[in-house]
Amino acid sequence: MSPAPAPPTSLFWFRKGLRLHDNPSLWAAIKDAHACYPVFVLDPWFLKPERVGVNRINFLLQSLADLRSSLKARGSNLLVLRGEPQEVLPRVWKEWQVTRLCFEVDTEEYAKERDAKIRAAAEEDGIEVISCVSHTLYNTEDICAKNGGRPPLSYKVFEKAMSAAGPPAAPAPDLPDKLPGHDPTRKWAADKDTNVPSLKELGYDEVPQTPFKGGESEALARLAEQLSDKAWVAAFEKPKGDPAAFDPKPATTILSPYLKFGCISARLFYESLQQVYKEKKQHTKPPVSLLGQLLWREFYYAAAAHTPNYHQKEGNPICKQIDWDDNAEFFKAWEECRTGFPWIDAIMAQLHQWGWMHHLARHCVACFLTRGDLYVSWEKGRDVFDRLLIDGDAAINSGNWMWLSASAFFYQYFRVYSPVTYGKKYDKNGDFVRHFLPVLKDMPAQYIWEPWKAPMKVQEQANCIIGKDYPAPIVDHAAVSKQCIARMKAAYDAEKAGQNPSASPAKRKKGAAEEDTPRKKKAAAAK
DNA sequence: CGCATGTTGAAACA
DNA sequence: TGTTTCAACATGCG
Repeated sequence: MSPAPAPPTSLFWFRKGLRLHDNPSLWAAIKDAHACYPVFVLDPWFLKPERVGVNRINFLLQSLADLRSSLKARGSNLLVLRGEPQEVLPRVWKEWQVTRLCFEVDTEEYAKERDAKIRAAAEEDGIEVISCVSHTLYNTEDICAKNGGRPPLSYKVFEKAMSAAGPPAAPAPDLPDKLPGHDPTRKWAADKDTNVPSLKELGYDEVPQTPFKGGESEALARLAEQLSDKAWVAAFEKPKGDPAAFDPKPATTILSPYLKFGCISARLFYESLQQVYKEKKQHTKPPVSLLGQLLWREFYYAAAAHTPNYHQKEGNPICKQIDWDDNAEFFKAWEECRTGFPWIDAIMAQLHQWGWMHHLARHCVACFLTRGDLYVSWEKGRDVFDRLLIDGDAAINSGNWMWLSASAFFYQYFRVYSPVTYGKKYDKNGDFVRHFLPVLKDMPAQYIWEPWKAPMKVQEQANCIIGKDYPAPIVDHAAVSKQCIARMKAAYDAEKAGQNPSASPAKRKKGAAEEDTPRKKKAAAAK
């Protein structure tokens, strides 16, 4: 036997997973370690104002600051390095004589490529690499394996794969109070500046307006607070939530941005929910329950990680090839809260200001931009959400956009959200609109959902002339939604025909000879 | 093949 | 408040 190896010097690379709790990769880094260097790399690939809005960047910086102070409290530190990971990491691992590199598994496209390169370079330098799954409840590969090697494309199938995979792993135990520090013979930093940067340093001039603050401490407090109302947790049903609720608080937990950055662990959330459900025997169930929301996240992560070209229409096997219009004016109006529909524009204003909207509100604006009214590609809307949302998460965002545009997962394209009545149903008085579109604050409730119908005298009294202070509607919803549905039908038919013309001749024959549709038969039978 | 189902529609009815 | 219909889809199961 060879003599016992020298205790390792570890480099721990934070990316997502900006937390100390439930962090198995960090456990691997500190195990028997002589020294451990936790770093975060400010990758210029991400950090561009045109790619990431100020609210999310600010959320990230707050999360880093919180992480840094938690690490310091345990005798460690967080070194925030500047540059491309492929360049920065090898430099510091040489400088610090690192023998072990640890990071959390990330299934995003860019991350997979980046991590493969880093892993190869590290192994080339004789460094041991350890990478654990802790961003999701499951390893997405396990879910696919339980579904014959393919990602589940419906919730039912996903549920089956999940139950075949068994319950998710328990959260990793809490870390020791004292973590290995730096090598005592050398300084913490190889770089001069390892502080959390300011927004200005990253090129952001805007002031973040989101009311939500990043960080693990904030996340744990929010989780505890949200789950303390056990009756509310047990009764939670997403489709029944109020998308217009915002004061004093929205209808959901707002844990999504914390899950996105890994400030909160999905497994801790899962475990905490199970505790509430154990106590409250009568509770809602997935997919609509609070637990269901967490499972949808897994659903999209599995689909994204194992579908080629998932983030685009072209070459994406699960995405319907729909002939979207390239209408730059419509798209700009939608993005800039100028559609003339207060419900749509107020939601988009909330996106700009808060970086967050209720899930159902996202449905409304996504449907409006794509199959409902403007017939603009979901990819365009996805990019806007991706930039502005504080919880912008690639897998979930693209997935939901495909869902809402009836490009994948969901196909009932004739179910179109009304940009007038949908919001009114929840917010009779229009308080949501008044708050996010102050130009309409004095518009009477009778007209606030359709201000173009207000008589000129009312517009004058409200200090809001339609067409001058606030735009007239850019489309006639009743007319364009009909056209959109017809185009969707044509796109579906074209796809069906192109896909496999001889797939089922019997079906084809029957369709041609249609006298009464199955639905009519059913209705007749019911009578 | 036939049928039920699909996290979250709207409008027109009763 | 619930049911039916509307431009009626896709998918999975037996």
